[in-house]
Amino acid sequence: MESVFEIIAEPNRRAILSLLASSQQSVGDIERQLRLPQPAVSKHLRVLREAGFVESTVDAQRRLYSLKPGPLQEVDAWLAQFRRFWSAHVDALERHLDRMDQPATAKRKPRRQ
Amino acid sequence: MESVFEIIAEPNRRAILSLLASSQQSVGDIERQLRLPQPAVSKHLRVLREAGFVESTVDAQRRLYSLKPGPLQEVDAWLAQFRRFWSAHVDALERHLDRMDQPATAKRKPRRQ
DNA sequence: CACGCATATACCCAGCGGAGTATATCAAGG
DNA sequence: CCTTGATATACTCCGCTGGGTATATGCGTG
Repeated sequence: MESVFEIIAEPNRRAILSLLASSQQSVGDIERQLRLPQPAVSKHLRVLREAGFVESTVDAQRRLYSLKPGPLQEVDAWLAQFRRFWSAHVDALERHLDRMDQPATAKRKPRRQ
Repeated sequence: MESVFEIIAEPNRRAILSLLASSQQSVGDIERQLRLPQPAVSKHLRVLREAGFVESTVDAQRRLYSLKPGPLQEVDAWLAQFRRFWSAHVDALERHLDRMDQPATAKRKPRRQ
């Protein structure tokens, strides 16, 4: 379970990360939204925490989990070697992703090599 | 093995993709560069091919494998939801580092929310 | 201080995936 | 055709990981 790729291979863990992308959540919140048994949630969170994907702050009996950017950036960095390749093949989708990538107010500016 | 994430979770498959990012390769080429038994290479290539990561063209007895962009773009698209997040947190990281820079300025009380 | 809620941990079990080995396919060339 | 080289497939085995269940820990409250 060393690599970040193995960690995001698990669908429930990806779901947890997506939940946390909007805002921080307690274990109970995640448990309810994903309809996953609480020990499973805790176990996934432990994996994510130890890999640096998330961190927790204590709020009385609850633990609030929030995202940490590092490991996901690592994935992004690995993907970089392929961007050149696929932009040569499918320009339209690339532009599409760029648009989703940027807030509406941002001006168009090449962000990838 | 449905999802693209499970497929790139395997280190040797990522290595194969990286090799193909530079140029197309035969099975034997990959086998030699990765020092992996040939059946293992063929099996990984089969997985990658069926998931649309690669395609093969016939060159006499050899099969030349080359990259296809689709699935990797899918990963990129999933990552998109976090880009906004981690660029926003560069600031937080800087503030954090700034604090750690300063020589022990008394103990910090735990923050409340 | 005892109880209850929120979370973490321990343990077992079943399924899957990757390596290894052996074998099949198929093309080129003598 | 028969052989050799290149690749694919079949099959077994083993380890790891995720879910389920039970239990521990920890904190706030009456």
